[in-house]
Amino acid sequence: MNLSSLNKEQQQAVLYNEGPLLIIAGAGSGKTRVITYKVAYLVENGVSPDNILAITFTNKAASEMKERVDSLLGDNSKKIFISTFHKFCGRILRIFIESIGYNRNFTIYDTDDQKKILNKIIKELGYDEKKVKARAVASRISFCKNHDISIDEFKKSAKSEMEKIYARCFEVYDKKMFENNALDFDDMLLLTVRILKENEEIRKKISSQFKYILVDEYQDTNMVQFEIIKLLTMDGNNKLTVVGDDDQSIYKFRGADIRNILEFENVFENAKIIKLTQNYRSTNNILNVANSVIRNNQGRKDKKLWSENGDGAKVVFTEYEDDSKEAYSIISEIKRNNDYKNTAILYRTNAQSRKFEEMCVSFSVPYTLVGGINFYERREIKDILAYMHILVNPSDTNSLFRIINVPKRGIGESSLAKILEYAGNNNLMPLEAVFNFDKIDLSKKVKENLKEFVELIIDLKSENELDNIIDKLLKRCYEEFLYDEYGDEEGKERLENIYELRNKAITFKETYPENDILKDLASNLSAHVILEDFLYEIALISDVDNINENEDKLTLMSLHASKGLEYDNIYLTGMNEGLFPSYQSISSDDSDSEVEEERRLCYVGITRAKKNLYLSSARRRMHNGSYNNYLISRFIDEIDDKLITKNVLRTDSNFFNTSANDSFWDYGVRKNSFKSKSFNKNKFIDIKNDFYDNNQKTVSKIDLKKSIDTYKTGANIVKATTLDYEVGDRVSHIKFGEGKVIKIEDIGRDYEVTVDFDDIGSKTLFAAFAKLEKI
DNA sequence: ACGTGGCCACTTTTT
DNA sequence: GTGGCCACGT
Repeated sequence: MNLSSLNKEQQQAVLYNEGPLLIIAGAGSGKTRVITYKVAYLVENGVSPDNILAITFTNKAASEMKERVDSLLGDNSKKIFISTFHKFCGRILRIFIESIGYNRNFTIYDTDDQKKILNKIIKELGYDEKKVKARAVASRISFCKNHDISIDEFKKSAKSEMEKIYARCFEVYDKKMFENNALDFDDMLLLTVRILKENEEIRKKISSQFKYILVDEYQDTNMVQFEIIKLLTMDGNNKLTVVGDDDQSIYKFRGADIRNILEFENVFENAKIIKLTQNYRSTNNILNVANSVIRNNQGRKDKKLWSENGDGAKVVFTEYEDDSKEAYSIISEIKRNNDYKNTAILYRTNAQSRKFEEMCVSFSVPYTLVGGINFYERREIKDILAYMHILVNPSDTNSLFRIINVPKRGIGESSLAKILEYAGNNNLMPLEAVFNFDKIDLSKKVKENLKEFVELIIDLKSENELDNIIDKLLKRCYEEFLYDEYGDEEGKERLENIYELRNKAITFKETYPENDILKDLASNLSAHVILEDFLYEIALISDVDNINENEDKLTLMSLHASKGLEYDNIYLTGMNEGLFPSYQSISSDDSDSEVEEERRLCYVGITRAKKNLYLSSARRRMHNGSYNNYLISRFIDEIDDKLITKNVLRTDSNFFNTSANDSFWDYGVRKNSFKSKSFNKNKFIDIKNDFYDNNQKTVSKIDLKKSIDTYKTGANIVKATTLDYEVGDRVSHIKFGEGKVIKIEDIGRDYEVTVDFDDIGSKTLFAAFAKLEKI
């Protein structure tokens, strides 16, 4: 294998084979390249592909790695087990979970299902739902599971009344999950540890299968994942390589423990550490900005990224008056530059995507939204999946209750109670009780409907092809239900979603069975094995998995989702105190360390950019229907002024409060921040450069087009009566540098100016936006 | 049983 | 601005 395309450190990382290896890989330092080469190198030097386990953070990263290994090795790559932690654990559980008393056909519950169950529990236990929040309980449960704290331990440590309530909910929750034969995401990891711990034979089997283990994004592993790695490598016969960057640890809220990477060398004896600091992704201007932000963090492994890519364009920061202008300006610029595929807009919270989406629609800019409402969280999709779940897991009462009355079968609370009572008295699962509807005291109509339901389930169960199950379900009742429920337009839309699911099912069927060494270890899988595997696949799909970089579309996503990705042009938006860093982090008891996590997130965002980085903030932002004021993010202040072009609003303009009552959102949340003056509506319309009028506090979806027209025709952009440059003049632009005007066209609301820039060539700009200056 | 209107809380980040 | 939940009417 030719390693000459790798630098010295990268080569060293590929070749090192003595013991545990930690590769500290800065952003863009080619770590995926190193892992891929390492895997390929191992295989070329006689390691059997099915002895290699590579763990990535997302399915997308896994399939990318598969592709790259494939291009180096060809068919040999198929046998390498490349997957996410959860998928890997899913596989193990699928085969070995019966050793700890669960059924092999378990269902994976997502956060939504989890919340539903918890709300039910809170009600059942007689607590006030307003005081005991399902969210809070869920996060406490997750915390315990991620830190390997058992219910008993939690109970003992619970001091306050609230803690005791949480503990009680936790207990009932786990019992319910067990009854449903269901696991949540955290269970998947935790139960894997349990199996490995309690069953030496199984542990040995798996650990001797995977002689080489590679873990990517190691900085975001939690304690339980760490435990899994340790259990699999404790015999000393396994070669472990982990790759990570402590500066990119951004999942503490999910239990990720940065100490896993910081203390790697203490835990794994004789560990070797190799640092990769040469960056191949970004320009030096971008890297310097990244470095100047991240150096404000304490307790990190010191390193400084550098590159040979030249300085490149200067990083630009722009402050806008409000979030609408931020979105308008950015989307119109993206439209002009017409390079959607290589451009991404990043933000701290998913709620911020909305404004950008609306602008994209208005400007006809094609976009992909990552995250937010997941495809698989849509109601119709969840319904179809619930039907599929009860086919393979009859204990899955949560899914049964979801669809027993969808479509409407006249089965309400009282009928359900009777069914449950019957089930309890006869020691049956609720689904079994439904099958015995004839023996239950129910009205004639309900019995008839249940008969139909039972026949439907039996019919679906007899069907082996994934797509046929969906087709049958649609035909027998669900399609009609969609149109009845949502009307022609929305019904069709939702039906389309189901067809998309059907397509995924077909693709899954066609690529099945994939080579899977763990499956070989299994002896007798059930008849519905494809359906089961399909459902596991779907449960573990994440948002970023759906990004398709071949489409010429602008990408909108949260900073978290952007990890591991790269784009030529990055718009890092919403750089405001209280938003980024978040209010929660600033006001937390542990503010210092939480702000450090936010700073790492900022670092991740900055280092996504290859060529151009645009940072932006807004003075006023819409929050829950009213405006709040914000200060510029501290992260902007941390950037060395020499590294960045700042376009900041005049400090005296436009700083007032439109919110009726003071909430924490009202002051830009930097400590000791000022309180803003109260808002005077009449004053509002006097302000130029604003496209709201006094009757229109917010821009609704419907009014948006009109607003933009108003905006274009004069409420905001002021078309110059004359331009102070003409064709042939030399002009300068804040971002593109100097160039020569080659064309000026009057398009009514503004002038379109074409400039041949010295550095980047010809570009057409709106005069009112470009603010060109004659030199 | 089921639809509807009004009230409320809500926004970090995700496998 | 929005979705979830409750009370009430059919």
